[in-house]
Amino acid sequence: MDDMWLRRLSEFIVPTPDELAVLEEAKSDRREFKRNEVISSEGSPVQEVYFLVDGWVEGSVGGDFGRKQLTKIYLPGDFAGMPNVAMSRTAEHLVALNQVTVDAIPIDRLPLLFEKAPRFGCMLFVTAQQERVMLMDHLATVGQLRAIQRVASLLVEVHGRLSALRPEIGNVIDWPLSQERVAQSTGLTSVHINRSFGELARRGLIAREGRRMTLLDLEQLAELAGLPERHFAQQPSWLATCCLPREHRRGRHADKAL
Amino acid sequence: MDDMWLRRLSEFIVPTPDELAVLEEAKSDRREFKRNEVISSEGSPVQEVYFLVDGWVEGSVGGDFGRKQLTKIYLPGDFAGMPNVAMSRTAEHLVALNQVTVDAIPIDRLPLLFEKAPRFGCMLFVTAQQERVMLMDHLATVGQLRAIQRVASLLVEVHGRLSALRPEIGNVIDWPLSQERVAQSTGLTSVHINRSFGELARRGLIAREGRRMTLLDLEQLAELAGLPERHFAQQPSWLATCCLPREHRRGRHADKAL
DNA sequence: CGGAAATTTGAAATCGCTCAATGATAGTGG
DNA sequence: CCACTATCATTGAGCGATTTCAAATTTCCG
Repeated sequence: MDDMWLRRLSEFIVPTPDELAVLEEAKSDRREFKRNEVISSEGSPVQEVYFLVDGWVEGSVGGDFGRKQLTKIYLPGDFAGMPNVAMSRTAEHLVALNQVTVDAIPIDRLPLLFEKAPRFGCMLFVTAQQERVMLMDHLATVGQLRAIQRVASLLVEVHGRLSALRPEIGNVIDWPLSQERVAQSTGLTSVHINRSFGELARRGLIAREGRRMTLLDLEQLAELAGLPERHFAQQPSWLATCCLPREHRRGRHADKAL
Repeated sequence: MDDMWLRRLSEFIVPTPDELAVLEEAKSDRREFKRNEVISSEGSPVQEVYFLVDGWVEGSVGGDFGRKQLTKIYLPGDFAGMPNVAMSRTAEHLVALNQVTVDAIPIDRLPLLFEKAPRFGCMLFVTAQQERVMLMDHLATVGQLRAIQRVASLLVEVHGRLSALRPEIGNVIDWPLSQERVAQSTGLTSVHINRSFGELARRGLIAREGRRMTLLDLEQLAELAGLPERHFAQQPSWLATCCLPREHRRGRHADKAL
């Protein structure tokens, strides 16, 4: 299963071979990172974005001055560093959480992507809005919930995205986040995260053996978190025919897929 | 000053008359709302997005189940409800904070916009990424800062965006948010917001007379908030030539403006 | 095997919450 | 224009969830 990322990429539209070729064309090179290596540093000039092929990446802000806030856990198929396209200096700090493979995309090749595969560009727009919704939910979690609910919320969210990529994992996650990082994501202290994990285990909702995390009662965890359960638009009709390149219009439609 | 919104719309590219015409074409109708009126309701089917012409609008999630989190304060020139394009059911709840004028844009006309004004569509993509950065900063504020810092942060952020629209306001804001709403934005209680406002006033950083809020020491407020001070890309060169419609390519370039 | 990083646990401090009551303000209809 | 009423702002007292500080233990990695 090496094309895990394709599932995520196909969430809103199934890319045509042409569109995938354009994406390939936009990429400059493939890079590997080890756990804790910095992929892109907050404050540096904005030069590229990254397509995550394999591994987990954390996005964060505020590491420079004061405390660090984890804003996103990127999984295979996600584009990391995209928020930086609106900035003159990098806002989102990217660090590998385990062994990571990314394809770098120079930022000045993005127009190419929009020009040669407009429907794909359109899809990137919708994906950006989806990321906003996820960020809004993350904000609601940190702003409105108790500690234990925030932790449950994070577990359920990551597990949901992960099992969309690899349904066969079941309830087990190879969890690469230190408790310190979970704290930075939830707006709590690592000490309190430790106690919260303990409480969840005591309640029989999770089990931990080293790096291995098992969600014993997914339903109860979700209920505890009190998440809204989002339904993202699947292959929306208005997007399927959006931004088709003119040369494609004359021939067969590019959105025949699915 | 009725075209306040144009300043915001011109942040990344100055739209050409053609592009503005396409935007007008996408709009269906203009609507007025009074304070506290609901513009778009969480959970309803996604049908339109809104271009905010005048007034303030709050975006929120979680009003349905449990506690409400304010995710964004929209000001003139902002597109509200955009995150919903990724959803099958509305995620972002929109409420007028004062007398509001919006132009509704049916969601199925968005492709039109991307097709007929690709550069403008490109700009919408960048704007979405900018919103992500602002959301990330909001999250960092709620997750990492003390109560008084969160309040200061909100004041500074809104003032900054407001004075980009109307520099002549100086340090005075006609503040339409109840303390309850400030609480929902900062992840605190209205009681504690009240005490925080009191503390800020006692320190001589703000003054309040009814709805009128004066930021007496903007610099100290910003320092208290400890904000990163974001520099958004101004008229980035890669965007200026992005996604020009093919018919424009043959003639004069559409990005001559600025 | 050694050293650094991460986890775990306890005790005390505190920031912000809850509950509750009073005062001010603004919108509404007579 | 004023009385009426609901919403909003303000203040106090006590409580509690989470933090802070500190130390012991375990795990991970070279």
